[in-house]
Amino acid sequence: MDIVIKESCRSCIYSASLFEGLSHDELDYLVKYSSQKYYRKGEFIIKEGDEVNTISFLKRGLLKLYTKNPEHKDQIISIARPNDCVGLLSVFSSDHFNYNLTAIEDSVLYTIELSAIKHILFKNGAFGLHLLQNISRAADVIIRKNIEMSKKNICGRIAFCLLAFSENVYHNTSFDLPVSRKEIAELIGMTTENVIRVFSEFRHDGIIAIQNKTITILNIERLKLIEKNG
Amino acid sequence: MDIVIKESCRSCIYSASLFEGLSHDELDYLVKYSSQKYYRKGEFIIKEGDEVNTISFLKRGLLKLYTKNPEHKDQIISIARPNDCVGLLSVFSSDHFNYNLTAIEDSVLYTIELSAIKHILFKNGAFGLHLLQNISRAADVIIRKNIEMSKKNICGRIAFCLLAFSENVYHNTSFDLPVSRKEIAELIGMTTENVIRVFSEFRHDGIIAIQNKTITILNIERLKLIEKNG
DNA sequence: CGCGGCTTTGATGTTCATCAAGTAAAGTGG
DNA sequence: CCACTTTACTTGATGAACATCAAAGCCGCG
Repeated sequence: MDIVIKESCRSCIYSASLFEGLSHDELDYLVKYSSQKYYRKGEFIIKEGDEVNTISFLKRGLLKLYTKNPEHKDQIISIARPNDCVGLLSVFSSDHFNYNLTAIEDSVLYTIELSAIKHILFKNGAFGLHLLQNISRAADVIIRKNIEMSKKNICGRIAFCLLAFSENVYHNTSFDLPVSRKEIAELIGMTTENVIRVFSEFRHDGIIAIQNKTITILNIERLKLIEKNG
Repeated sequence: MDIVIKESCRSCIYSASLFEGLSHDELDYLVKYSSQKYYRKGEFIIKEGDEVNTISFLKRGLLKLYTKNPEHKDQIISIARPNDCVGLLSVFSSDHFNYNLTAIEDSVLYTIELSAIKHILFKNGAFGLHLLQNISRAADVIIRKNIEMSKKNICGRIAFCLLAFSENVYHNTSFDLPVSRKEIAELIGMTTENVIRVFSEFRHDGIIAIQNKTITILNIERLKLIEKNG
């Protein structure tokens, strides 16, 4: 069984864009220090303050990256999709994670010892550049998303969310929301009540259909218009 | 004169924390590909879309990093202080800058050819790690500031700004605002009118004194309270 | 001088948070 | 399996925070 998992890790690391350009020896070295972990929906993966000694990337599933504030209110920073490197930001900036990471769907993570990554990094400058590019891009995406969001009103933000799930995550106009209304509120920085109100409004206007957690986008053009103007 | 500038670059690069741990040979190599530039208040340094082929850091002055949106409204992402590396995010994530950079005070920048940085990076893995840490931290600071800001109301945001200028930039309770009211609005994501209203409110409450661009913080405890609770 | 941009204040309106209250769903212990 | 508790979802009413619009004074600049 262990061998099967290692084989799976191997093919995963071999195919990961992050490790493009590494030699077979280097890749095999990384495989030696990597493992595969399964998480159930709702399970904690990383808690704020945890020590940073691995680098992970998501093979299957969906994760939320978020901070907790004094009054029990979470703030979701980003949602990680398959093939995303997770916690890439904290990895090099601090000894301890600044964020929480929780599975919002059953997920599979590949985890590589940070020491092994650093070992390769010291020997291979091109790999350093590659890591730099990945981290810069990941940060860019988060910062850009924040800027985009802060310009939109609540309708625009929800349209943005729905389109992101539909187009970037599920590749389908109909999908099961992996998050609660409350979590959507935490993601877009509004209250749960208003998220629900806008959902209802979109439903009344025939833009989406809602059946519990299942959302179907009926009028994608209008939704895109709302995202753009809102 | 050229030699004087090069000498100045030299001491600057030698003392920059970003280049800690490099050998004298490596440092001298960087100096060879570096130059010093002066910018007057209001001058453009980088425009969105410019090609990325240098890495710069601020020796003296103050810069604003911002995006432009369709309707002429700018959004300030961060303000760079002396010793900050500027545009560190775009440098590795893209061939072209995603942001604009303008001097908001007379400024001096040291600029190093990106090719020279990469040359060192390929040979020295420890330098790669160092760069990774710097970029991660820079991104962390911006993301964290965004999160902090989004939780605050307008009074809290302005208190935050005033305290940041006082404590982190000018190290004095009295200072000349380097930015217009409009730019503060762009920085905190509110309207110019409301920024002015809060300034007036703070003045009426004896928290600050205003004389054109000169701000004096009279009651720092209350300002800190407003920043915390607002 | 006059124009445009920055600053200031007031009046008005919109957007969104908060509070309240009720229904539905999901987990918990006997 | 059922009563019980908790959590998620939904809608309405109210109020606070903030944007928008309008008008006027100020300042620098061609």
